[in-house]
Amino acid sequence: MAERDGPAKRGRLSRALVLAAAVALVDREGLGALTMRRLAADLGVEPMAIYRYTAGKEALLDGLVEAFFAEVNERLRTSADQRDDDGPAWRAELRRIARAFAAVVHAHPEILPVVATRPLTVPVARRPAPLLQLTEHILAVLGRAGFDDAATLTIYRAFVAWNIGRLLVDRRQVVDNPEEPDPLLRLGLHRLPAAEYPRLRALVPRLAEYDDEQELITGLDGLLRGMPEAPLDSFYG
Amino acid sequence: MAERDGPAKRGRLSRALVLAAAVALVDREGLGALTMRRLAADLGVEPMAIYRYTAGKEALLDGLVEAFFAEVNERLRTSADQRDDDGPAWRAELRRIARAFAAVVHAHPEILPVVATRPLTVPVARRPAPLLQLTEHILAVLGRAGFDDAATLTIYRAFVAWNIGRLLVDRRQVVDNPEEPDPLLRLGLHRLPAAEYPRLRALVPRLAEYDDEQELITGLDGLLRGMPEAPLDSFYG
DNA sequence: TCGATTATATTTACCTTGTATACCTACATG
DNA sequence: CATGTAGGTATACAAGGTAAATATAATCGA
Repeated sequence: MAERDGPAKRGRLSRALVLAAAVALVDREGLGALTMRRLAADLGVEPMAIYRYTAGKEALLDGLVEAFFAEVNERLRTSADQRDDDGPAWRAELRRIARAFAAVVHAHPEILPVVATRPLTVPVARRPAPLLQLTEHILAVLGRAGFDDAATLTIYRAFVAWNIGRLLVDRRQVVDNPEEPDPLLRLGLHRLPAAEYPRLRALVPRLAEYDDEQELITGLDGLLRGMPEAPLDSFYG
Repeated sequence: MAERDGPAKRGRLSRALVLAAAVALVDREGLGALTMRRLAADLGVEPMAIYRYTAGKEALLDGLVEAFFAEVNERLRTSADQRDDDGPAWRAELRRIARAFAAVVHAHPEILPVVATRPLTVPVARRPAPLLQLTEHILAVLGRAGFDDAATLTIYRAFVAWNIGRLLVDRRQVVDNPEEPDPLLRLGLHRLPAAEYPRLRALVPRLAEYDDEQELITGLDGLLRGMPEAPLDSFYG
């Protein structure tokens, strides 16, 4: 099989193609659908062909992360950003990064769990290059703003934590039965004993009524204002 | 096989036993080791026996989450908490919860990825009871503090996001070669081209030198100070 | 007390998935 | 034109999840 499409039998694949197909597959059908066989079929190729471009399934997941951050970087490079000069420049830049990150998550929501959990268990030095580049950029921004090493790292960790946590929380809850007009029933709330969970029952219907970006940025600003001060900030702030 | 241990062949298992064994297994050998067959072996039972207490592998993972939050609740119930009366009571209580959460994560670090990603894709109403109880508790605390519904939910989301993100980030990076005395080599930094990642190279060796709890609590306070004000706060705060 | 019922665990078997290994083949290069 | 090799295929197996049928201990009605 797999005789269609590419005229040549050779050179059909490439790492970029494989990763793109993987991302597309995950976008369309979720992480669960990402199997070597399925991916191969999408590429019009036998399963083992993929192994020439990625060491295995694990490595393929790391490839998703790579593709993800490549897209974040790309977006940062091209986003002429709406003017946003509240506070010092470094904070504006972190906001810009947070927005880019969020935008890519919204473009590929299914990948988020991988992005959130996988890189953190991988030694820094072997994380995908695009992630390293982004990290370098953030550290450089903070360094230029005048923070010393300890402060830079503290802010960096807080920034990453907030973004990841925030985006995980933003994954709106899947709804039991989208058809049901009554929100109580639609959310499956009849299963929540009202006696035990009064506040929850009252609030859940409104849990999804909020502005992601608003809360992302507001929270980020709040968080960062609580961080150590940069020596130069008082002049520019 | 499986003739040892329990004298009776009947009633060896229970949901609690199964979950406890699953948690123990994951603690010892990581999520990857959690297979139905392995878990069955640990329990001295044939694989299919487990299916009477959990609907399948997915449900088993939800069971991990359930066990996790049961432990958080337990800890909250019994922790006579070190005096901690900075700011309003509701903030002190959120700090207490954050600490309990962090403590349980440290007790079961391998479970965190599951806790961080799984509940968020499950409809609220079918999340495990211990998680619902904790949620109810948080919402109640905020309600009693005088926040209206919108503010309560905003603070709730920020609180959850911060905790999850923070704890994910706290998973220290696995080290390439723990034996190596030179930190540069130990972290595999020789693989980081110094020209491209100057700041990263300089800072990575110190990336793990920080106090988790310190940053967790400090950040939380900063974050919450940026949140909407409760009407009554001015009286108590 | 004894047989029927039922809760509990086992047996068997099947399908999906990841991947090792050996192989084939088009192509560039000497 | 021979030939080495990168790129893709064929085959096969082990590990894992789980459906379905089966065996068996515990419980209970008579």
